[in-house]
Amino acid sequence: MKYALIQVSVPHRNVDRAFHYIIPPELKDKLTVGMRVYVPFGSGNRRTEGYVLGFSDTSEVEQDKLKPILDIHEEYRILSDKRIALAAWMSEKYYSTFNECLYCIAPKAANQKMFSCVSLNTDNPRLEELIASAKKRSIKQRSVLELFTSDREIPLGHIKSILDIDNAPINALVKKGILKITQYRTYRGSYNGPAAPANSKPKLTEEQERVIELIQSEKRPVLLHGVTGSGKTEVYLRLIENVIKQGKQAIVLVPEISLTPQTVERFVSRFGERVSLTHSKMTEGERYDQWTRAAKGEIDIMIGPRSAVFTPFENIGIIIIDEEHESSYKADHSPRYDAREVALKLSQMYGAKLVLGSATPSVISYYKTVTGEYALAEMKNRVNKSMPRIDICDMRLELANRNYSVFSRALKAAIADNLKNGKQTILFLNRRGFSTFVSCRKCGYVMTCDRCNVNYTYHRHTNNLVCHYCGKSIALPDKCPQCGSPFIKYFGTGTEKIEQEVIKLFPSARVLRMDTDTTKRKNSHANILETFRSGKADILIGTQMIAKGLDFPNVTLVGVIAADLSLNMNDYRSGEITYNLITQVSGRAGRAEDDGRVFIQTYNPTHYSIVCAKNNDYLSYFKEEISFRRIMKYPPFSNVFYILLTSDNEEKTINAANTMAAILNKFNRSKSFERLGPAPAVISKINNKYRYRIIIKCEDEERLKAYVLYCVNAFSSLKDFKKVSVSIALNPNYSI
DNA sequence: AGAAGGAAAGAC
DNA sequence: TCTTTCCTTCTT
Repeated sequence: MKYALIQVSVPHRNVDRAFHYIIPPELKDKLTVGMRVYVPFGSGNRRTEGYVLGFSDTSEVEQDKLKPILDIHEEYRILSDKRIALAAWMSEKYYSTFNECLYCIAPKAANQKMFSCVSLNTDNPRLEELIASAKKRSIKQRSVLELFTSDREIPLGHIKSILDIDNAPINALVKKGILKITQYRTYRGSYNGPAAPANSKPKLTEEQERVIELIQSEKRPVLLHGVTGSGKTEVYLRLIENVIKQGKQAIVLVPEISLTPQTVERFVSRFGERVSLTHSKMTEGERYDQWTRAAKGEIDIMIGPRSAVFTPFENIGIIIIDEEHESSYKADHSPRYDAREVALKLSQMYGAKLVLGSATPSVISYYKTVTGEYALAEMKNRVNKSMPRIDICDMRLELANRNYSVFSRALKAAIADNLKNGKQTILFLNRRGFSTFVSCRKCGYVMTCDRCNVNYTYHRHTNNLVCHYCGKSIALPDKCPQCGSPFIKYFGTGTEKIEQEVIKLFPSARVLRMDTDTTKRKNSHANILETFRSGKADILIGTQMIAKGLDFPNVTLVGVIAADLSLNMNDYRSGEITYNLITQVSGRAGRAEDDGRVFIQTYNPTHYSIVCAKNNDYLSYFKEEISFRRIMKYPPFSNVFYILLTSDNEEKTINAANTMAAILNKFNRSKSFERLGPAPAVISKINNKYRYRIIIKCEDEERLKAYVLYCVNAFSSLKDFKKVSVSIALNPNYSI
């Protein structure tokens, strides 16, 4: 073959295709499909990374345009045929460029990190003799040599730190031919936590055994619906064990938040060094190294968030997605892939098992068990435990009884009780800061961010007004900027306010607060949790980040301060999000011997999400939710495409949105696409950019995609709106 | 993306 | 007529 088809790694639609390159003679035997190469690209012949996608004997391109490949990047193949097919599928499914998809599948190559090991140069026939001279002459060289036996190899760094010496004595010994230095590749980011304790496997419950049996005999993907604390992790471990026995590999996806040392240790103690993990805080080099270990077959199990679904195992036996309802499995940047869908695709390509586990399955996934696309496995009991008792606090009654505090009488009494008994309490409120809006008592002026259409949140700790959208922060004014009145009032409650109230009501309690504001510094996250775990605090107040995954045996009380926050989000998923949050946060209570209690404060005590969460009745909740979705034509019964138009000029943005609507109208002759809007986005201005949105609904995902992409393209070719940016998202996590 | 070439608009 | 800026085209 004379030519190679090279996909250049340039992130632009215009060049998102294969280009012909001449194969130089020295690469003829080495080059294979899927290899990473360097090619000269563009008029400046910039050295550009690319992938070999195929070969050809002929080329339509004029001869004088063809250039030869410069060299190959690694000596081995980076992309298997299946991975190339996966990239093609993703680029079609998620309307993103092939390059963006390749970038997910193969991380950017980083330099290899090497380290030096020192050993005796046993090839030297005069070794003994040389050692004896050297030992006499130099004290330092002697101390170095005393570390060595004939077959011992010691890292250079170790010698230096043990003996507290410089390079010089070692280099001198190398020069004399006594020692030799060998370079080894080290893998950055390998797990080096506590050594794996010999872990005896717990005896499985009847329920666990039944579920494992079911999953292994089932051909379809399995949705594992198990209540919090029912022992899903042990099920995963057993399934993986069986897969490893067959010489296959396993991928475990977890939300970033549950990538705690606890979870990882559990896997490491069962499987040892064959486990690796990735997470978002890893550097490029660490990620590349762990990816390489997987590609080389040095590990069998990868644990990580969404991106870990692309671990380059070529013999995948099982993919497990824990907490499958989590929104973080959906990417919020292009390619906007859904790790659950990618996992399903991979499981089909590799003949691997797919298991989705959750205590609160997403409506979409559970519905698939109704249609028969997925099999359902259920675990209804906590291991050796009963579920916590949940009480609903009707905050309307509290008001009627002149209780204006943020705590209902029942919750307040329970906290006092818990403190007396030396037990720990978790208070959950999904809003940080002190108060959500600040206004003048005299003229009613509300402090708002001048860059965004958003009220400032008051942060008492810093005495600042902070915009939670653009991050702008200003000092709290001492008088009203409009009328000059000194009387300023704070409305709405955030975690800071709860902290203040708790300290006021229970002065002896030791209180911790955990939200974005208290976890900005490195390790502060782990430090707060460790303080709480060790019993140095009685009450933990926090946002989302304390709702999930935490396992503290001494926590027996959980309070949900305002369940209505998520309920009143004005989003079709609000019911689902509320049910999930309440169930998850309730699951933090009573995980050890003592029974747990949960109080849910709400002004909507009869809402199905709250009532079903209280009764731990997923099925009733699901029935309500799915009938609402069916009537309102929301997913899974239709697909929702969001089109967001932004620019720094409001009038221009409105014009653009109206023009877009007209185009959408024009190509909707069959009337099969339902349009909502244009309308201002939920936050109509962020960072001085005006935002308008249009929503398009249709049952058929493929047709909807084709239609919207066609219309957006037509819009983008208009010269009048060059400065208006358009972003589109299919079934996104959050409404815009 | 990034560079090059060309048309349109501005400077004297 | 020369310079600057914007816009389109092209990359093998």
